[in-house]
Amino acid sequence: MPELPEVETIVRELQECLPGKQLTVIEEFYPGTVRVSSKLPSINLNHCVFYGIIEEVFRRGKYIYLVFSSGYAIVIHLRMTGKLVILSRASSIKDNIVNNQNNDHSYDLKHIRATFIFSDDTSLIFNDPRTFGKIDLIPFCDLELLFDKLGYEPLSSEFNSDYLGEAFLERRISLKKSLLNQNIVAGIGNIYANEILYRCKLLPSRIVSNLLEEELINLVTAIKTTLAEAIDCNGTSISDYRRVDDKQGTFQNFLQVYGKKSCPLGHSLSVDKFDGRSTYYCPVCQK
DNA sequence: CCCCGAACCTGACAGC
DNA sequence: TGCTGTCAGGTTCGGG
Repeated sequence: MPELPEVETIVRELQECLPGKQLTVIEEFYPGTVRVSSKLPSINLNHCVFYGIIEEVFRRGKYIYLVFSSGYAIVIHLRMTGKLVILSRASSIKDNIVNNQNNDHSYDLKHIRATFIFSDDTSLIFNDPRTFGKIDLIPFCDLELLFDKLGYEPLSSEFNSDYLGEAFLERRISLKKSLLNQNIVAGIGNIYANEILYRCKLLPSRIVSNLLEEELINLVTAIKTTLAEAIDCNGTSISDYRRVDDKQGTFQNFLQVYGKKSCPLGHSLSVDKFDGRSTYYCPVCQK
């Protein structure tokens, strides 16, 4: 579900309330959700452990990072349907989950896969119907390894047409596939890939090594403006995505092609499978 | 290097 | 109403 703008929105909200909190317990309700690095043998999810103080919360690509004073980090990936919700009175929440009750809560307890309990009796709930989302506990020194696997941040100055030209050199892959490749650029998913390609008037099937300099520049501009506008809208809420406070983003009101029948100029859109993903494009506007 | 399909899951929705 | 099939915003793996 969530792509860069949605994850960025969530991270900004977490930055408001998480730093300074002391994590005391991590509970896992769906096996395999929380994975502890083999380099952290001292951490046992079955016991109450002092995990330290949250010093920093940030985003890289679609990953959310919580950095702790005790020298390790938690990496969260929401995948398709993951959601994070901050709740007060953590102790009563836990009882409800264990008893599978849904007393006064508007959210669905049955999809809670893990909870982080803090010393002030608040908690961060990880809710994920499809169970694809993952939470990793790693030593802080391993963060760099994860960063190295990701391409540049699309909104950074390093991400420009020179970089893309280099990355696309002699690559015989389609433009659509390249935008979804997190090693090339980090954070773009299927919805924004469709929107970006419509905005820069390029067909998803274009082979990246054949792009002209001008097309690369237009592509980079479309990537940056689309993502920035979506962040300003707090993301796109199509079905599952909600912000930490359960409010919705509003960028779905500005989508031009994803899920549409025709483009803003009235041409019928084509829907093809690219890389196994629904791809909406305008055969008239996009070249 | 590149492509494709499968796998991980549940829920929503269309059609009969 | 209820069954069945299809689809869903992500990532990783193996095989060709």
